[in-house]
Amino acid sequence: MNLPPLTQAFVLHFGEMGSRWGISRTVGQIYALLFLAEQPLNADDITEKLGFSRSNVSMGLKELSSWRLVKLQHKPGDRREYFSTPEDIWEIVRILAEERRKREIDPTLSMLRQALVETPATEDERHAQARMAEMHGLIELVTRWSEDIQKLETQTLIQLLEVGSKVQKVFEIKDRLKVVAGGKSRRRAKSEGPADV
Amino acid sequence: MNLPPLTQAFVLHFGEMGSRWGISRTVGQIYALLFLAEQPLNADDITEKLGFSRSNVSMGLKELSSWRLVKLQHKPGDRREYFSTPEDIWEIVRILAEERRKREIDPTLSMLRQALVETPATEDERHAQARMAEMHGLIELVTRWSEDIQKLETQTLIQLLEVGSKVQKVFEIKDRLKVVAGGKSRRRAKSEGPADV
DNA sequence: ACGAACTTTCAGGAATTTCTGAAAATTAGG
DNA sequence: CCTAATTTTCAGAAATTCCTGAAAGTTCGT
Repeated sequence: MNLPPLTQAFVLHFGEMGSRWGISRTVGQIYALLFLAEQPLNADDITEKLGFSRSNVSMGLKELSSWRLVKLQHKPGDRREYFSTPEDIWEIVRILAEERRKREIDPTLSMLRQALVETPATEDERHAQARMAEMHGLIELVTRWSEDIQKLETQTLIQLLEVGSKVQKVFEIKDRLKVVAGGKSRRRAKSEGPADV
Repeated sequence: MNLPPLTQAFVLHFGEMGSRWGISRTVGQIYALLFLAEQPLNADDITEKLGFSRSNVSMGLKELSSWRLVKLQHKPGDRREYFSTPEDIWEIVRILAEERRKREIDPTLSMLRQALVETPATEDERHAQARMAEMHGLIELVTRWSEDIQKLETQTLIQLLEVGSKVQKVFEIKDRLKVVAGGKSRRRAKSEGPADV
């Protein structure tokens, strides 16, 4: 490996992190390197800097492309392919969220939906189905929220994250106003117990 | 494997999903089984239902305990240990988020902080460091938001997720009011370009 | 349509992770 | 303390995943 120290620490760290996720150490390192690079890199640059085989780099880039995590571009007068990551780091988060939804959430939801239309044969299966219904509701809720949030511009999203749960206050005030005004006040759910999601 | 069909589909699915994440197929299956079970199960129950070795179940339960994903309890007059998952599925999400933060986010943040106090030797390293600063900012923002949100009661959290990005409207209205009133209107950041996170 | 430059594929070896059975350790009750 | 029930550990077998070199494939300029 042939990298300046700061870069090297980062690359190694994301290699390890990668292998905790579904991706291999190599793929993690390639991505980390591209993320830090000011200029797009070609496969030979990567091979040279990270010190594994050319074919491994090729496979890694292919996997990263399938995740839409790298952009491919060409330089005039150079036949080689150059790779880079999106400039806007929030864009990266968006892409990751979308791809994970496609690969993990959607299949899970469809498995759950399938299970929910079956008729449970025993008391055990009845309970299992109820549990799956809870999980289905949770996933749907979170997924909808996240799709919704993804549409926001980066700046708006940041604003929203910054206020965090303080938004809660707004609801409290809103509800109080409605009550005072004597309008159809929406009952605030307060009960504990299992969520009826 | 010795399970009713609905349960089996779910267990197999989470086995596969588990192996896409950092956990092994077996651990995923054990957790899925416990999640669906109405009553706490002991290690022999699990061995019998899933059909792998007793020692593997023991290791799996140990790993799940280290993630705080299973609760251990005892039945009177029975020496064996019984395992279950939290009733409230949102509690599970909270625990998962906390543990992942501890294992993945915190080490990453400390690596990044370390890198950010170094003095870059070259232009490349300067750029790499700037990229790391961006990532650091993003992670901090998201982590703070998520810690903040985790403190809410389950019901309030669900409410918040349900409104999703519609909250944005509240800000727009608030800002407009301030402008109309001629008060110190907080400038709404609108610029594109790299986020100064 | 040929050859050079570059990229991809893929069989199989290397490395890592997962799983098992046997043995050791722990614990509760007598 | 001893014993039997139960859980844990761990060395190595089995399975899986990762990586490489060699060969095949693609593409562009001439």
